[in-house]
Amino acid sequence: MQQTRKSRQRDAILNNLRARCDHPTAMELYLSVREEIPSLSLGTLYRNLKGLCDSGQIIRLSDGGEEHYDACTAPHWHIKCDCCGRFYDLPVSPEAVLAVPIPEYDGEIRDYSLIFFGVCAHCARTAGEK
Amino acid sequence: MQQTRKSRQRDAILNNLRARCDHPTAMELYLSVREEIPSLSLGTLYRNLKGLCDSGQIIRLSDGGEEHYDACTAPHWHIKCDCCGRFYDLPVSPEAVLAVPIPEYDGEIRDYSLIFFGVCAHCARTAGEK
DNA sequence: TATAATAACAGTAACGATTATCGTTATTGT
DNA sequence: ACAATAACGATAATCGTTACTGTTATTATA
Repeated sequence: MQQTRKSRQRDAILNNLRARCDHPTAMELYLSVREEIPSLSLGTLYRNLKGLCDSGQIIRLSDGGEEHYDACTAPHWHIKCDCCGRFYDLPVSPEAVLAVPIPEYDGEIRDYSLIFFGVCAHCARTAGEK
Repeated sequence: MQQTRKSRQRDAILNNLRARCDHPTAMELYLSVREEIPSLSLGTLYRNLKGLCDSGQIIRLSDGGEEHYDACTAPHWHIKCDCCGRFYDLPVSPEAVLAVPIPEYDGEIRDYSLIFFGVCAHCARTAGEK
């Protein structure tokens, strides 16, 4: 009694996301996957993104507005550019990851999200700041 | 030539938020401020929340779905409960804040947001996990 | 203190990202 | 092959937030 059947759509979505180094929004991903499967429905994309998040195969990045998605589940941090709004990976050493102090808390801490804000290299060169 | 006039509504919103120790959503704050100013419009609330964020008087907490707001601008971290969705303060020592390593990045890093996830003390006692 | 300019308001419509519904298609165990 | 049903495409609904519009209230100046 299997719960998750294979689907060409889900495979295409996951493979597309894994092949990218950016962190696309749902719409960016939708437009990209549609080049391979033009009939792909937006509802199908969202349904699969939710399932992939729930099963831990992808990560959702939130900072107000649209969500961004990342197929890299290894621990790493992100920077969000104040100018262009894009997310970039911050390659972090294992020592740095371990350096984040886990606070004392009368509950259970399981995970964390660390997002830096600033100006990405591209925007810094191009226009200057906000 | 003044740009920001005083308004009873904005004062009430900011004072209400400052008097709370939770981190309410816009709607929670709206319902609360309406007890003092029943005529308060939702548009007015959002307009002022945006202005207060832009001027750095309050902070917006994002994790998908609704935004939460916090009138404490001193550096501190948060935990979001996987069960009830609420945000709680994590009192952090100055040493811990300094311990967060700022990564090397070919751009400009200005700020960061650190959100822990887990089960809050209340949910841990009450129901168990998700 | 009255007056004029306009920031801010209340009320409401519009927007946009996401989710839900529904009839159809495709996967999978028998 | 066949039946059961997960997943799909298409589209409607949801809901948090923003934009618009006519009115009210603040503030600088007379």
